[in-house]
Amino acid sequence: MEETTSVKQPVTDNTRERLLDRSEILFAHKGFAAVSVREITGSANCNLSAVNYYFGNKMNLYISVFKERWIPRMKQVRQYADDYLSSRQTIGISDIIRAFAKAFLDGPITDEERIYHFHLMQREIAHPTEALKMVVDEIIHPMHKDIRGLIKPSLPENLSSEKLALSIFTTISMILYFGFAQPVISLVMDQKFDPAFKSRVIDHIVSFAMNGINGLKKEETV
Amino acid sequence: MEETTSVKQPVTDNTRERLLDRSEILFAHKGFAAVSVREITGSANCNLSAVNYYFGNKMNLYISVFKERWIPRMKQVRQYADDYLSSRQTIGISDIIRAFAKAFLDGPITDEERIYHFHLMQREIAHPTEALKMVVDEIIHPMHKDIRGLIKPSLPENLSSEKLALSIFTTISMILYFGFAQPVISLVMDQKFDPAFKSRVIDHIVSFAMNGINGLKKEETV
DNA sequence: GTCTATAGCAGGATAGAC
DNA sequence: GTCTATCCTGCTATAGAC
Repeated sequence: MEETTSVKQPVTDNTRERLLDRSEILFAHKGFAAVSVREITGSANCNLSAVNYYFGNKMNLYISVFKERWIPRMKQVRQYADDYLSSRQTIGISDIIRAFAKAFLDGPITDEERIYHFHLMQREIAHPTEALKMVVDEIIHPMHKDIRGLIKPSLPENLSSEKLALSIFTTISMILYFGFAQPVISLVMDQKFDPAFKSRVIDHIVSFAMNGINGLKKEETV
Repeated sequence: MEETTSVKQPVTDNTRERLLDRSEILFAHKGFAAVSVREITGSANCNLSAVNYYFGNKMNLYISVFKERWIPRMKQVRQYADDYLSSRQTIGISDIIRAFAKAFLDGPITDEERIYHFHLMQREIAHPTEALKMVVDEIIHPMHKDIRGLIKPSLPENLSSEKLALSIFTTISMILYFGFAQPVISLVMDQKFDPAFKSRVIDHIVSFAMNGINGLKKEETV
């Protein structure tokens, strides 16, 4: 009842936190059905019945992973991009692209986090649960609208909003793909995803997308 | 023993074929672990033990889906792109991009097939089984090399092969994303994936990727 | 080649002691 | 809040009749 103000450790019981941490990785890696509660509690070093105690059932743990891990992480990524942009004097299209490419691929989250973060999302797209709608409504849709608002001033007034939206999706697709398909890319290119390569990838994405969007500008004014 | 040459129906027993057809859809939709043999045989309208009879066990059915459905379909898609290109007099970069964009998004396979085809692949990337190596070795790697060979003559000699490889991945990422993330795109853009929209998407991909690759050319010659 | 029956096991969830 | 013990369901795989 009485909250101590001890600084040492988080006050909240951390079995619950460990369950969220470990199950996120397992769900991302194998999918909801392929992970057993026994595996989760084993990995989180707690008792089998802890999942039911803290979350009621397995599905609710899964939903909670999105609410308490996935969405906050996306907000962190988003914040990184916003900070990057507000540190600039003037904001051009390439700054915006770089802000989001860096935020997603080289931002506040670790490489490991990034991979399971994307995998969770891909699984939801393939087989949506109620988590997908939550995530689209709370994160993806707003982010998309904000990016549109950022880019629009740099483009001709008469540019169709469909072309703009498609360009944003296209740019995001590149970013996500490099975050997601790393294993295949490494296999085909025979190239490890070390920091130097990652930085070249980000440069590549920025210039590729820039050229794409600028081309849009030309098309429209012709 | 004796094969009749009747034209009416495929000669081969078709319980096995139905199992492959139905299980591919189920595996793609829900993932290997989330689909039970009961569900598969129910969907294929055959007896529970048919999976074991024809494939030995559930995992071998899964592998067979890749061998006998996924890979042949990719070969079909690839053939479509090759046919498209060989029907042209001269082949520019935009023809090559269009050939593959059309092959993947508007080619010989149905929209439904395309979606579960991509989902199966995404699941393999997230949690590889022996199917992934088979698919990369037999299809993805060769296709990537062939595309590189097709595009190279249209680019400056001194272009680094890394930049070329990244551009190909980037272009493919756009194509795959529009094949895969249709549900999310539809949700965010409030736009159904009807044939007219799909054709605008293909045009968009071609011009976006063209501008990206041509920009590469300029960078290099500066 | 198709069926039923069942072995054998692993899963989620809960009750109740501590 | 953590533990053990247990219920019960549903799974894969196989044996053996037809």
